Amino acid sequence: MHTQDEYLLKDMEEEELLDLADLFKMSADSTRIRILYDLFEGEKNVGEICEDIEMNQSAVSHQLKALKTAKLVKSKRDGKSILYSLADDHVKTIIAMGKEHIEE
Amino acid sequence: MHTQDEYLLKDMEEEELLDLADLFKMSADSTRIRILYDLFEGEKNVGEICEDIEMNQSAVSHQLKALKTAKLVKSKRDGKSILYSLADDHVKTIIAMGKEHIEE
DNA sequence: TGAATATATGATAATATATTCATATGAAAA
DNA sequence: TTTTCATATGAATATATTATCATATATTCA
Repeated sequence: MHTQDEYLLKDMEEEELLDLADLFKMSADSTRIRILYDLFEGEKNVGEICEDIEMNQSAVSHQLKALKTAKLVKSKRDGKSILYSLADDHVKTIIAMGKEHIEE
Repeated sequence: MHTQDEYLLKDMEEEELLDLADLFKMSADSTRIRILYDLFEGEKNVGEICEDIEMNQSAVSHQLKALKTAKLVKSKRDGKSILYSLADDHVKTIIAMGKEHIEE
């Protein structure tokens, strides 16, 4: 393999590792994991999430933004509210894996 | 290991969520994820890990301790060295899931 | 249009976390 | 033993992250 290819491969792996760390960071905070877990039940607006996890609106909005930037949740407007939901099934799978691990 | 407000929570499910957050915290740091990824190749001593991930010995030892406390890696003595390895297959699966997610 | 409601955001302070440096420990070789 | 090598650890500093407060924005409804 050429030096350049090795460099590119290594570089790509590095970038992937950083992205991975960023992804796991999203599940690494108890507020965010509560939000994700809450959304397992389905689409919810910000107010509902706040009630469910007993956190104030600003904190929740800040974390929802982080989750959305990380593409773990998506949102759509519904009248006055914004509805949030899980972006895909990997989120559930990752959390399920984690649960399996700690349950041993 | 949990923070003060986390300690006040009583519910079993809540407790599980906290443990989950702690687990994911371990994969949420690029140094730690490099170490884990490095150990995908098999058992390695601290010096080898340091070389592989290009980090100094003290930083690596500190993170190895965190990973061991979280039961993501295990260690055993081998002469002068300490050999570290992944504690179980869930670690690989979790990271594989994460990779799948970001590769989409 | 203006008021009411739902959500987002910027700044700040509190807290948590990671890295570095110096040094300690512990096993093995001399 | 004493020395050397490999790893661990405590303290301090640097950095990142989070929750809160005040306020901004956007949508609906009177």
